[in-house]
Amino acid sequence: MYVSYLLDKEASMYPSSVRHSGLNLGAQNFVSPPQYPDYGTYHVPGVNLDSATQPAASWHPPYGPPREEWSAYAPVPTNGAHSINASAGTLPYCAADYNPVQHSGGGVIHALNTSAAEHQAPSSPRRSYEWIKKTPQPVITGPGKTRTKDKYRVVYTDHQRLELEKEFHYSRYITIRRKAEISVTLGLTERQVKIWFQNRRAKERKLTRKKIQSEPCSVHSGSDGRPSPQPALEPAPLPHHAGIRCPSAAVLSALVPQ
DNA sequence: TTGTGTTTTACGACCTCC
DNA sequence: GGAGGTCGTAAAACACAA
Repeated sequence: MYVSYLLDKEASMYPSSVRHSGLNLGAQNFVSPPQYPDYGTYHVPGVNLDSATQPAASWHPPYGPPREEWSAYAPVPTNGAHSINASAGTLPYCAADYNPVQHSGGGVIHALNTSAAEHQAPSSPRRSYEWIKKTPQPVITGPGKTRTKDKYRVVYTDHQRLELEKEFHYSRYITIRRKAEISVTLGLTERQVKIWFQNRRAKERKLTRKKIQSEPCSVHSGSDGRPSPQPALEPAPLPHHAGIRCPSAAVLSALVPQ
């Protein structure tokens, strides 16, 4: 389901051929949903969630279903040894090496080896091997390197974006732990992952504002005259899991559309 | 081919929290 | 003080109409 969610969503988000709207990101490219045991230990200051965990359950529309549904796209890899072509280097990977404890949320692990193959079957002949050129390299802004002089912006691969989207879909705030894992498996720096999430949240807020503007009627009345449930346009409850700082109440109040 | 608008990375400023 | 949050913005990458 989630892939279709992404494709539906990303069809507009990544409509270009570079973004491979026709890319074969089919079910076979995705793996079992991560278990995310670390997400079960969210901490909400002032609220004891130790007894009432709300990991994926806290995720509600419009952000779609939790990751459990990704299992539909998660066949077990059949070949034992994989090479994690995470764009920024090849990391040898063997299924036997995979440690579910180490990679507690490792939804990205298995799929990595598929990225190259995905991109090798471009729907658009004119970009047959563009994925090679678009291999993301960590931006090293050394001394004297300016934004205008040198290429300072890399384009993430579809696979990287998809995995980041999946992670974002699960939780809009990434834990330090998951950030470290993802940065390794996707060949990005932790800073890049962090900034990607920041930008992604900004994008979502922007879309939310757009939505609200296009739906000026704040009270949706049903046929019985009672207000119908509001679509959850406002940000989902902030996860206060360990390692994540959340904006203050003042900041949040400014974020929530009036 | 080119001009234009949109999206995507990346950063700086500023703020809050620990 | 450091880390990470938002906001605003720069600039590359891209789509698409003319």
